Amino acid sequence: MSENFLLSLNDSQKNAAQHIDGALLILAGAGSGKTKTITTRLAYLISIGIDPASILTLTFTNKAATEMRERAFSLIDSSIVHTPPLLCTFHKFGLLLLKFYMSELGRKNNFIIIDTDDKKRILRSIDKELPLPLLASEISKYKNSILSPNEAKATAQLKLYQEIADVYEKYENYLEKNNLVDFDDLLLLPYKILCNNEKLAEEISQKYNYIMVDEYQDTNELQYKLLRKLCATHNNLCVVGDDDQSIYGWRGATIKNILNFTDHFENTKVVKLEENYRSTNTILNHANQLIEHNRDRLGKKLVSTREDGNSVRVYESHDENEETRKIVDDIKNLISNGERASEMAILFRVNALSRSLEEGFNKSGVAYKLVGGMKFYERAEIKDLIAYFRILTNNNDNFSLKRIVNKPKRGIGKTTIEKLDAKSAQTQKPIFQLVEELEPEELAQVVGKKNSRTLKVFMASIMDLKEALEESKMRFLDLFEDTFDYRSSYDNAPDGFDRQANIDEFYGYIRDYFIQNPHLGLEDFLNEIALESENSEFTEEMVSMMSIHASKGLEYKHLFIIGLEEGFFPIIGDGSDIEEERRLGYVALTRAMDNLTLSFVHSRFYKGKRASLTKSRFLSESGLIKGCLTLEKNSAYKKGDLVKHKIFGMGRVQKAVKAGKEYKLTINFAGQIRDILSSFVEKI
DNA sequence: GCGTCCTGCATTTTT
DNA sequence: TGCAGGACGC
Repeated sequence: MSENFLLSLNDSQKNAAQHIDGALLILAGAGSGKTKTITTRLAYLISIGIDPASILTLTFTNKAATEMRERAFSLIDSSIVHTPPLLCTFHKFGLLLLKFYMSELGRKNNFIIIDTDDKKRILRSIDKELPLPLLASEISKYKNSILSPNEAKATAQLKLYQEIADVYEKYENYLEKNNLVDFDDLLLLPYKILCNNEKLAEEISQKYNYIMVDEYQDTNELQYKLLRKLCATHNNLCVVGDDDQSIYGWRGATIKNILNFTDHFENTKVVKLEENYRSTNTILNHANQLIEHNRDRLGKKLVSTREDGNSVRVYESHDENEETRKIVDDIKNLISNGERASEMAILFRVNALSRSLEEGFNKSGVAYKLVGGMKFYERAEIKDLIAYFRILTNNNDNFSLKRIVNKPKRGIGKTTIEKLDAKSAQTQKPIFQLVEELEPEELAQVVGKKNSRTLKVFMASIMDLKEALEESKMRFLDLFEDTFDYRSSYDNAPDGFDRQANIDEFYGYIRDYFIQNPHLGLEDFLNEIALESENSEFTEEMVSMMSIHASKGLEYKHLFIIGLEEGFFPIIGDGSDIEEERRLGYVALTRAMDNLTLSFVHSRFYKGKRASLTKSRFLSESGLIKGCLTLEKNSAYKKGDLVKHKIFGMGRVQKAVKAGKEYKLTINFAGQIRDILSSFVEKI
């Protein structure tokens, strides 16, 4: 095996890729060859004789895992590698551990993974009053902070949080009783197992002697603690991330993990990748200027390896229609000049802004695709089919049974289900078992004669299908389609065409799965797709539109960012964090390779109202337009503020003491400390 | 049990 | 403005 793969790396990349033992923090700026570096490191470790089975690489998304796997495996000499190294998402890794060690928690390993939608349904069934989004996110927070329901109750001060903690307890009981796990459990339960069984924790830690984590700035408390457990017997943790691109704080990611990495792990080596191969120098300069306004950062300056290129354009429009017109015209021009639509994208902070864009694109006939939105496996029709399959693999899955017992409509409504539920609770038996064991007359006493018969027929169909499944998976699928006629229940539905297309695709997909994996069963299929999102192809010649969050990791030759208005971007108020908004801005700007256009409007139609708007502070902060000083002139100063002085240039306030109407400031101008009165500087 | 009307609500999203 | 979920009537 050759080690030529190291030759295409720059010095810092090489330095990181050839690091073997001990903690390593790779601070990789946008477009600095992050993936290249860690996939090369993976190949390098294997090339020097480290057992591939002892290397674990964790990512956040399936997409990242797939991409890395492809790139890493292309570097590895497959003839000498018998076991490929494990490279998967955090959640997948958790799932693997649970499949092996669930019994440590006294639970069976035939659990079912529920998604966010299932979770919300369960929560709603437990509590009808509390707002769902709050419930769901608070419970998630508890789990990610490793707080048990009792601990949550103990810490809850307000009545509201007492109530939430109560729901949390009931929710956990429900999950355990039905042997369900939510996404948080895929991390939390393995962590608990490793805490309870120190010997096992050591064993697993020794097994994975080299661990790499991608997008470390997005890890949360629980992931950090899990990593600590995995590193119980060694210090060989290599993490890659960019503190300036941490944009998931709102869902529990804590930037502290990356900021404090060197304190968390002893003798950490730090490698910075600061050469950007993506954007023109001009684009990068504006991005750098913007992110300079943040205080909570490790400090890193991306340097472009490219020429200046075109200047960044700023579009000012009266309203969203004018904005759309300008962008559509630009894109038409680009296309007629031979540029590829797939190399263009429009980004926005708020999904709602896509509406006027879509209208404009539809009118003009320019092909576009909206990235994000409803995932394939989240569609009701697909989830229904999955629920059917789940019952086939596990009759006692009450949760799935209730979902489809009346799909297609069989006359089993809410009240009947409630009666069954009550009986199930009373007898401590799953609903399916009740239907199976009770004599028709007995069952009729619970749900009435007609329903009793319907349920018996339903149960018999399931049993028949189970039998068919044991004989042949393909015959089973045919029989399944015939038995329930689920597809044709959408025959006359308004959105039936799309839904049936999805159903066909799903049937095709599962058939293909069984052809590709003849030795695997339905249960394997279900586990496989539980953590899978869409694998959409990016090859079509279309302009992409997406949220800035969705654009992370992507790059476009021609990029437009719309909605640069205060309130839209940055979002201000309640839960928003201006530094995270700014990081989002930084992520957005650094998606652009050659041409970048930012756009703001004076008025926008939103939530049923037309609002007048002022342009985003990010435009001035990134040096694209002159800042409006009047607003900030008399405002308060504090440590960390960035200021500009006519002679000394930019500086950062180290100390601010109020002196009458103004402030006495101690300012650091590129190393020179000076005391200046605040009326002599401008706040940036 | 099922279809229809109406009210309330509206960053960002992966697993 | 647009949509999802709840209330209500048949």
